[in-house]
Amino acid sequence: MTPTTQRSGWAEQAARALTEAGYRRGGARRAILELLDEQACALSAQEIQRALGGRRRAVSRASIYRVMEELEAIGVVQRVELGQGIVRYEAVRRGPGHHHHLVCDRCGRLEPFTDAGLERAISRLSDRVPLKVSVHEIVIHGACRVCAR
Amino acid sequence: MTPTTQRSGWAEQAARALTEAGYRRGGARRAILELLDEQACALSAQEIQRALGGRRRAVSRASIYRVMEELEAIGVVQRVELGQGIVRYEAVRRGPGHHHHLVCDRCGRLEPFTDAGLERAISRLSDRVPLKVSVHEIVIHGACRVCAR
DNA sequence: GCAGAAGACGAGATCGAATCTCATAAACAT
DNA sequence: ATGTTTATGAGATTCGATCTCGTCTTCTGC
Ligand SMILES: [Zn+2]
Ligand SMILES: [Zn+2]
Ligand SMILES: [Zn+2]
Ligand SMILES: [Zn+2]
Repeated sequence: MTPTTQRSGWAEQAARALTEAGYRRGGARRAILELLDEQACALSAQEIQRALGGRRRAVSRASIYRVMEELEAIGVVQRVELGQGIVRYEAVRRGPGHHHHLVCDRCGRLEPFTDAGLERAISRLSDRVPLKVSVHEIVIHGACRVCAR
Repeated sequence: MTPTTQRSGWAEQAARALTEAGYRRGGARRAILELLDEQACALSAQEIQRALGGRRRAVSRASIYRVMEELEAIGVVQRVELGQGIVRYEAVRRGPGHHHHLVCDRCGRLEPFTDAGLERAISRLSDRVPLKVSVHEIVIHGACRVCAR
């Protein structure tokens, strides 16, 4: 859980996209955008609700799921499923901030990582694949340092 | 849904692994192993139950989940989560048969693919990653030919 | 073979994340 | 400010996954 708070204006960008898509400004949306912008990696709906309930404005489950769906639809948030049947969400960022995930199958630890070679291989792949690629997601499973003994 | 029925003896191999791990032979396990061995790609628990109920021996939900857990634990089956909150399972195979997944986010179509460049990038990555890698899973999201218009 | 012990299996209860409903509150246009 | 439209929340509901526990099956020792 690297707490790399990167303020890249993502929240403002996302808010603009919402407006352009015809949505109004609401307290729940604003709170969610701010929270997501501070995260270095993906959060589950439950984690989002707890985080917002603690500090900030409390937001209901229904709103979280509804807003995440809207944000995903306009392409500013990505749904990530890393096992344990829990869906997580994270801000979609351009160059810096873009990363993939290592998951420890024993303790569930989630670790973001980046790799230029991998990105190159994927962009090459995108051309000859029978799919208009929107986002790619790489999940590596294994045992983390702690769990591998 | 490429119906590449590849009989590589995977079922027998898996059955042997189960025995070595101390499990007995049961009707549910046998039926599940045979079904999985015929698949070119991942199936959900529900799909497995339907397939077994139709032809072959019917198997209960409880047994499917229980057996899949055992098979995953001994490393012959891999859990795959490709969105829509549904868990799928597929046989883990060595060289041929090893593949990754393209998912259409609109219609849910699932397409297996292989890419040597990607595999190379991943094996290079494995060395400097802070995790003992067991399996890797690459999911590419996008719009399929049909949905992309 | 056969009896007993250990494990496999299934029906149904239970859990919990995600979704749906609908009444109320908040945002926006005029 | 007023009316109209959209956003939000509490609670009900859905449905995949898990648990429970009694019965059936496999295996072991005789
Ligand atoms: Zn992440
Ligand atoms: Zn771990
Ligand atoms: Zn597959
Ligand atoms: Zn499609």
